[in-house]
Amino acid sequence: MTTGRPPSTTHDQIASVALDLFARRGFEATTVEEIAAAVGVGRRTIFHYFPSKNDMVWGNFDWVLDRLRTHLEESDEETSLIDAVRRAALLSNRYPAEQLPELRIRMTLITSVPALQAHSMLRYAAWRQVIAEFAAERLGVAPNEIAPQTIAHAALGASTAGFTRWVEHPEEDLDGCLETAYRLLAEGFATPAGDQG
Amino acid sequence: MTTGRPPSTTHDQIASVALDLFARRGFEATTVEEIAAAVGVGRRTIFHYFPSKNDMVWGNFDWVLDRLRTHLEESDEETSLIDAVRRAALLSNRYPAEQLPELRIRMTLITSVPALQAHSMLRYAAWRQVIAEFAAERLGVAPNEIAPQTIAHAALGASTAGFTRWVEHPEEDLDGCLETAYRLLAEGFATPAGDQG
DNA sequence: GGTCATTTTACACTCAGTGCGATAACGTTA
DNA sequence: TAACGTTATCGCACTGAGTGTAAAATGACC
Repeated sequence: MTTGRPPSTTHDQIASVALDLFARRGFEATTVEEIAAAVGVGRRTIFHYFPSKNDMVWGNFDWVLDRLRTHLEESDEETSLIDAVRRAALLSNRYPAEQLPELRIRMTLITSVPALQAHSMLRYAAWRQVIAEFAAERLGVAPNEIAPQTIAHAALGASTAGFTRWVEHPEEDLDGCLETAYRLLAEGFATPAGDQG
Repeated sequence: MTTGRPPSTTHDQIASVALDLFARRGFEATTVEEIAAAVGVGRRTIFHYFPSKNDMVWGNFDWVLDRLRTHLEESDEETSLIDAVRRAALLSNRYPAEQLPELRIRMTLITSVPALQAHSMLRYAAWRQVIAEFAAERLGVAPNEIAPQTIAHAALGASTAGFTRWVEHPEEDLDGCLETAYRLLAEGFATPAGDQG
């Protein structure tokens, strides 16, 4: 692939510039035209790299899905379904410390901007699909059956609740927030009134 | 309310006309201008009744929320949290038979059109809030704590999985689909029939 | 008829997203 | 050097959702 006009920007560069503008001026207040200008490229080019403005806030989400899948596959056959899911969810959300600030900015936007909250539904459908496929294999049914689907939805709920907690409480760590949420799930909400991590 | 110009249409009429057009021509292919023309009203008037095209697909969702809240409040103090939530979710989704076809059309749109899938996130936030407030009172913590939030997210996941199942399997009944999903939740995904019913 | 309250509506606008076609920038080949 | 193929960029024109505003319509009441 050495022929043709060389690209004048990259996926990552646009995402980085956009995230910066979103964080400083707000998501809605930032137009695609402004992002294009900041990158030094035409507006039309932006849409060549991203299908929508919403998609710019997700980093490399496919990479997260890959990690999730990998961790699920390496799970012990004797581990219970919920424990396997919990473990994979936690491990796939381990980040080097230097990436956490950017992750926090992204998740803050996603959990607070209505347009992004809504759009997250579409992104998380892929996440649920990974869980559903794993659960389906464990249970010996099709991924679109109600059991795998419910497990996938509930697991996503736990992850979402954990992430939201982390976004709103910068002093706590992400792993702990997710751990707490998944524990509640595993216990069927049979939580003693005193304990609420 | 006897003074001023009388309204030339109603919330319900617009919703009904819109739903019909969506079902026949598709959601994306139907423009707001077409809906306005079908109702016999200006385009601008439509946006006086609905904040967005997406919102037209939901019927009286506030009414569902009220029913959910009512059923939660009337729950026995001795009933476990998850059982109270399950019972309220099931009861608030009982519809007279003649309303089911329209409900199915709505839910089919919501679960299949990407823009509506995304938008549902915003509507369901209110649903989760009702659950979270109930769970919070039961647990003696604030509604935005992780336990009520996780429970709310997971319950929504069960409802969503149940509804999706019902949409894709017209021969099954809604109550049964929801029941199955909530049972999985209550048992912490433990497949064998467990202790807690 | 005149006033008041409320709804409807036209107009003009912003912005996201799309389709299309022209053009720019590169490597290769003659 | 010049022509050519390839790919990216970009401008232009368009659709369609949603908004702000101010005017006009409509009915009730005096």
